[in-house]
Parts: sequence; C-alpha cells; structure tokens
Amino acid sequence: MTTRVRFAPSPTGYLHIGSARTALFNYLYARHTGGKFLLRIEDTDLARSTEESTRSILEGLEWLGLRPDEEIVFQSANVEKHRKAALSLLEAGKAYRDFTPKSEASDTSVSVKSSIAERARKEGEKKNLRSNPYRELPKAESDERAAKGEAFAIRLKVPENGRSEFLDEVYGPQQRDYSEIEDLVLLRSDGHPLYNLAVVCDDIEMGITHVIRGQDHLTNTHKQVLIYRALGVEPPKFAHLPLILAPDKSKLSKRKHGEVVSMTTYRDRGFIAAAFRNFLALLGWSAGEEKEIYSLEELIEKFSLDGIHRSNAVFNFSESDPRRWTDEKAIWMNAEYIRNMPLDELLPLVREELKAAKLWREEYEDSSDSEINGRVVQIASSEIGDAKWFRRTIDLIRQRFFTLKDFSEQGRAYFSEDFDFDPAALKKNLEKYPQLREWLPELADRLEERFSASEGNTASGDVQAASNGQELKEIQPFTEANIEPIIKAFAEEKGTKPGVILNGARTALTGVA
RNA sequence: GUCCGGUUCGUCUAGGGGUUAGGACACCGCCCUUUCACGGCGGCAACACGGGUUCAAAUCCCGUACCGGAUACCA
Repeated sequence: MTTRVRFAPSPTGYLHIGSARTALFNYLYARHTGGKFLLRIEDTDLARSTEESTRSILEGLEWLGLRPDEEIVFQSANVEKHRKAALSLLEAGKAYRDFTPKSEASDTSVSVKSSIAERARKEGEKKNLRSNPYRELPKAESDERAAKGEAFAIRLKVPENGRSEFLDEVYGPQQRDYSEIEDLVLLRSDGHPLYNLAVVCDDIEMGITHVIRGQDHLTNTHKQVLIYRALGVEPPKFAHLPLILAPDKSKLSKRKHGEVVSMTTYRDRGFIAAAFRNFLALLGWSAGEEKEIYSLEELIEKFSLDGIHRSNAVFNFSESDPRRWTDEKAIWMNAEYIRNMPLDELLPLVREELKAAKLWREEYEDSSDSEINGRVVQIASSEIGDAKWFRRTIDLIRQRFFTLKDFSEQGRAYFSEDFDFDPAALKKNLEKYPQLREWLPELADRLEERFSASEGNTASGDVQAASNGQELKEIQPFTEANIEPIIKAFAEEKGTKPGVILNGARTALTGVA
C-alpha cells in the first residue's frame, strides 16, 4: 500500500511557520516513501475561514515548493458526507441525540481558550463525563422529540470503562482513560459537523495512511480513534510533531507574534525558499549527523519519522532588535545559500528583486557567461557588455549579502546612481580622513589612465598581453590582482594605509561600510 | 483542577549504560586580507533537581520542580 499523507490547514490566516513545517514533514515523508502528499483545506468554520487565507496558504506552500500530488480537497464540500456519518452512528446506537440547549458563548472580553480552561478548572474533579441525561434516552423517545422538531446535537457515546490506546510514531504508546474523554459532539444542533468527525471522515475518504500533525492534536487523536472504531474503520498511523515555541516559550501565534511567523514574510524579505525550507527541516528533526546544509533531495533521502524529536523547539527572535527580527540561524542559512548556490539559480531571484526595486534593466538579461572564474572586478559594463557585467557583479557582491533584499539595498549603488550613504560608514571611512577628498579623485584619474578601455583592453585582454611583451602593463585587465599594487603604491605615496584608501573608496562608491 | 507530553551550551541539536559530552547559529579572540566581507584556527558555554538500579548513569526506574499541550455545539 502506498503511503498517503495530507497537510490540512484551516484557512484562518496566512501560512504559519509551524504549519509550514508540518506541511514540509508530510511532504518529505511522502517523497521518501514514494507516496502521495495531499492537501485539504479545512474550511468548515465559516465564521473564521476566508478565501484570502486559503490563497495565502497556497502561496506559501508554492513558495516552499510543496505542491500537492492530487486535487486540493475543500472540507466544506464534504459536509453532507460528514452529516451522514454522524447519522449512521446515531442509527447504530454509537451516538445519541443531546437535546440540551446550546449554551451561549461567555463574555467575549476573555479569550475563548482561557474561558474554557477556567471552566474546566472549576468543574475540576467532580466531573463525570457520562452524566449527560440524554445519553441513555430510549430511542423511541429520542426519535419522537427529534421528529417534533426539537433541536439536538449528536454526541459520540464513549464507553464507560476502559481506555483508548494507540501507538504514536514519534511519542510512542499513548493511552487515555475513557473517563477522561467527554462524549464529544459530532454534529452541532444546527447540523454543522465538527472538526473531529470531519477530519476522520475525510482522512478515510482520502485514503490517508499516516497522519502527521502538531502535538497539540495528541489528545484529539484518542477521540478520533474512537470515531474510526465506531465507523468500523482501522485508524491510520499517527505521528505527532513537537511544537514550535516563541522565545518566551509560549506557543508561536499569529496574534501574539505577528509577521515573524508568516511564511510570506520570509518570501517578501528576501529569503531563498530552499534556505528557509532547509532551516525548517532542522527544527524538530535531525538526520543524526553533523551537517546543516541539505538539498531537497538529501532531505527526502534522509527523512524519517524516528528522527523527529519529542521536545518543543524555540524559534529564536527578538521583537526589539531589528537585526534579530527572525532566528539568526535562518538568516545565516540564507546567506549561506546566497553565497554558494549556483549562480544561474540565484540570478533570476536577484532579477525579481531588482525589478521590484525598479533597478532592473533589460540589458542585464541573457547572461550566459561560461568563462567566469575567479574574481574579476569589472567596473565598466561598456567593456564587457551589460549582461556579462551583471553576472559578474552579482557573483562578486553576493559574498557579503544575507538576503535578496541586500541586492537592492546594500547593493543599490551597483545599479543606480541614486543611492544613500550610510551615516556610520560616512563617518568612519570618509569624514575621518578629509584628505580623501583630493586623494580619491586623483586615484580615479590614475586608474582611468591605466585601464582605460581604448584598444581591445577587455577582461580577456591577457591574450594580447601575452603576445605583446613589454606593453603588458598598458593593457592589463581591471582585476583585483592588478589594482592592488597600484592602490598600495598610492597609499604609500600619500603616507597612509591602503585600508584608508580602500575603505574610503568603497564608501564613496557604494555608500556602505 | 485533571489528563497527556517534554527537559543536553543563550538558541537549533548529536549522543541513549564506560565520550576530554560532538556539531551548528550567536558571541569573543587569533590568522588571512595592510580594507569590508568570505574563509581558516581557537575560546566561552549544557546533561533541571533528588533518590534508586548498576562495578559504572547525561543515558534505565521512581519522585519533585519547571515548561508545554489538551480539556468547545473552534480547527
């Protein structure tokens, strides 16, 4: 039997980091086992679900490269089936009608969650989960009241004695006494199916073999197993994932922590999808080796359920420090990808970034330059063509960048005359040495003289150089190796350190430190 | 409250009876570069606590503490 897993978000907001990781793990597991990765949008909570959320989630998954293998299932399309399932359970005597009027939601000033916790605490020990007066109502009477139009919810009849058990692929054997599980509502009094029922029905229908989801569902699983059994279906395997926590160890939430938990934030702030995916994979899972950078292929090959942790992971960021707006390891990993990924994969991403920043020029297009090797500093694009120049420039400056945004911000001066000077850089590299005001233009003239692009003086000019003996100096290319001695000599001549010249030039030319 | 889960450097983690407890990020230092960055080398830094079991416990068992999750006619 082939593995079938699913990612089942509810569209009540953008794609959250924790959800994204759940999706990723499902995807990796499916690929690793040669199975299918499915997507189901759990949009049955009409009040909270929005189309925009659905779109945002899809976008996030798309960005991460997690495309479902089959048609997306919208849970709301299946409510009729869910209803039927509840009714069949009722018919079979495995569920009962509860005619208790629906209690009004308590005051809205407190969050729903805490008010529920509060109530649970109050009810405390004396609770008896089998005390519902309608649980043992004779069928005839129940039918009659229903026929008369009295509203009812359908509750699952949880056995009085015994315990629920299942084996979690991550957390091991799980058990829960039935006395701890309430007769959960399957169908609301307005006929609306509830989460646990809907999930089970859909997972059955979709042929799900492994349910991989957040650990916050661990206790739900007992209820769901009960529903599977009542329906006469063998439950799938379950694997629960540790949660991702905020630095204060609270559950990472959209409401509380804002955009740092949203997938789209990372896309919009210049992250490489592969880098972020790599980072996410290592949050709560490990291949058990001393390695951090994994290609998607490697992740798929090495992924296994028993590499998943049992303890929650903290996603480390600081709300007050803009430099640590997200986990520093994620930023580092992104920089690592920017520096080391094949240039041809980076170029299109940089192009998009520059386009967004209105710095893109069509002349940069088509830059298939195979002969690039080493660091050729080519200042003038006129000498080698814009496309080639672009390619080399990106390859040069990517060494110091962390996100794609840096190409249009820190690196703006490479693509536009209109750029800002970093005040700190100005102070440190230019104002400190007033003589630079004369030195730099002088140096520029000297370099110009030396490397001026007259007759065939291009990057590949060394061919000519070789055949031209003593004229060598005149036609050397403008490379790091060739500039260096000139700068050194210049510095010496002016009685200063090359660093002063170099730093000053960099800041004057690019605006950055 | 009750039930369930968890606890190795600040953070992500390896290790699951005998290790100088390993790696990564961050931080610090040195080297490279008479520049920034990259890179290289090194440093700081952890087994929550208390009892067992054992020749030997970070590792197995019990308890405590702390953290988290769940407890809804939400998902």
